[in-house]
Amino acid sequence: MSRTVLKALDVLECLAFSGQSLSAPEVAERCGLTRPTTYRLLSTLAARGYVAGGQDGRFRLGNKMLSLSKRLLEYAQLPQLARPELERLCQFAGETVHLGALEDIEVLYVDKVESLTAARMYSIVGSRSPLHSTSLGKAILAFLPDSERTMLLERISLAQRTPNTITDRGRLEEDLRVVRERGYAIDDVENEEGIRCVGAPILGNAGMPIAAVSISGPVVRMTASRVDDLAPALLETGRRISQKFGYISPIRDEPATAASDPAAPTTAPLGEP
Amino acid sequence: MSRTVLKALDVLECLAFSGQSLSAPEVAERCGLTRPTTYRLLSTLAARGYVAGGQDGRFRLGNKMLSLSKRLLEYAQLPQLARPELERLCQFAGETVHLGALEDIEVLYVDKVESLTAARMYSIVGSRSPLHSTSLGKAILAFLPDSERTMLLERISLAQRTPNTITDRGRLEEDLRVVRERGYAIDDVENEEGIRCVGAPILGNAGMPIAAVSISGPVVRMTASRVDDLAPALLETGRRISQKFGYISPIRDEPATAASDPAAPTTAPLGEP
DNA sequence: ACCAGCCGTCCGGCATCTCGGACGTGTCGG
DNA sequence: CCGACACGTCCGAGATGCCGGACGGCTGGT
Repeated sequence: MSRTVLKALDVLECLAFSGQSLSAPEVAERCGLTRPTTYRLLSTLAARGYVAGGQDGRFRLGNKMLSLSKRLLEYAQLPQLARPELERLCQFAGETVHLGALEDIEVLYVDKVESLTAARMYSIVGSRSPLHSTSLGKAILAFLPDSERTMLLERISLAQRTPNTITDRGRLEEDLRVVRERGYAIDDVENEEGIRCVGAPILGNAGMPIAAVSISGPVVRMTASRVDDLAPALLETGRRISQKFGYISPIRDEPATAASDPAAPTTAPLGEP
Repeated sequence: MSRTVLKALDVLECLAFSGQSLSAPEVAERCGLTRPTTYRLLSTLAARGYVAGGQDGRFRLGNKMLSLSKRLLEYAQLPQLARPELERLCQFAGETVHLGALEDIEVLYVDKVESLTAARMYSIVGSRSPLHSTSLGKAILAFLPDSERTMLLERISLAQRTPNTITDRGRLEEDLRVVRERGYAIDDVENEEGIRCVGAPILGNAGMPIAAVSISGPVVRMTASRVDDLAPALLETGRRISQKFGYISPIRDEPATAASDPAAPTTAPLGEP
């Protein structure tokens, strides 16, 4: 469509695939562009940080590319990084543990670990649930930036799933305020009859919630008091997974410093902090 | 400079920072663009995979962004991922181990591990050496795609560093052919008097060499036969580090499948395969 | 020292893209 | 059922960026 933009993307890809720094004439030759056009596009891309121009007149890909795809990276790594923590939490709690990520206006179930002792629930990995009626959804919603949360709340319907579902916008916002202070969200039989959940957010490098963990169980076992008892371990699990995404954070837009090893084995026991 | 490209970048950043899928009008509103322009830019970016457009008319960042910054990612993660393997190799070989990456037309020393028993060499991390006279450089050169290697060979000078340095383009290309078959490169006192080295490549997701490992030592200990004895462990180290970059490989341009856990502890002893 | 070749930049003619506006369509609400 | 709104698309006027060409400045070779 827009031929100018296509050329700019050509330049970007040319630099990315070469992997090396290229001089402007080299870029021009590889992309089949004239020199003036190449200089204009390179300086435009450089002004935004998409390419980094050395003073020696050579250009390489800029770190802006990385910071833009941070979110994609987190999403791609989420299941692998979260798995062991989910299993530990499940073993500790003896209840089903879910991992959910925000997708559009719903929460997408990304992973699930079921306790051996708990009755098996049907598989819901890959399915979606509303944001306003689940602990996963509320945990994510609560920690979104105000603007994002507002835009999302505008678009969701607050449908009644059970008698306990919060269907009033004001009451939901009040609940989210409590979640922010408390650190975790409670689904008090608001999404499914007979099921009570606790959820805690997983925060990415920029403090943005990229997902959430939850513990779910039948009301007969998941009493209100047990929910609060499980909360500290749940929060600890959320923090642990969040930390695993910390190693991307030092990559800002230019300086690259050392980072903690994300693969370092942490075998400390779960429990009260 | 190029106002059209700047707008396209605005759209890209808007989608990246929102993290969520946005409808075209939302993008238009956030970026302050008119609807027709927004549609054109979005479809242009979508045609190249920079944004992924759902059939529901919503757009999110495409995986092309990730595949473009793969190289940057690898480079950022290289030191952390390679460290433990370098240390094991150093302990096994009892000689100095280097990690080097291609930067422009030279090899950049990224990390170094020195044996306790070996005499300390001056610190060279951060410095550069020629490609044609080092085992690191030749290991990288040998496994580059033909076109890249040719372009690089055009630009380097084949300066004589020692009497053994290969200063003839034809002989160098023949040596690189041997390196490709054998799997590792030998610096037979070609870069520094009295120092002999073996180097093996570290291959990234696409089979492109992103760095190399080497074992260096004084000729009195690093005889030609010892070089060959150390080669299997060196190659194994290169393979191990290469594998750590494998988890990015499943991320092609759309399908995202499960990957092997990069953090899995591998404690098998080094040695002959 | 000279010359040659390349690099980076600047200028006119032309093609292309953008803007503003308007149209047909689908959905939601009354 | 109809009206209203928003979405996605299409069109002319105008502006903007692109191509081809040409100019200083530099490096490297002779």
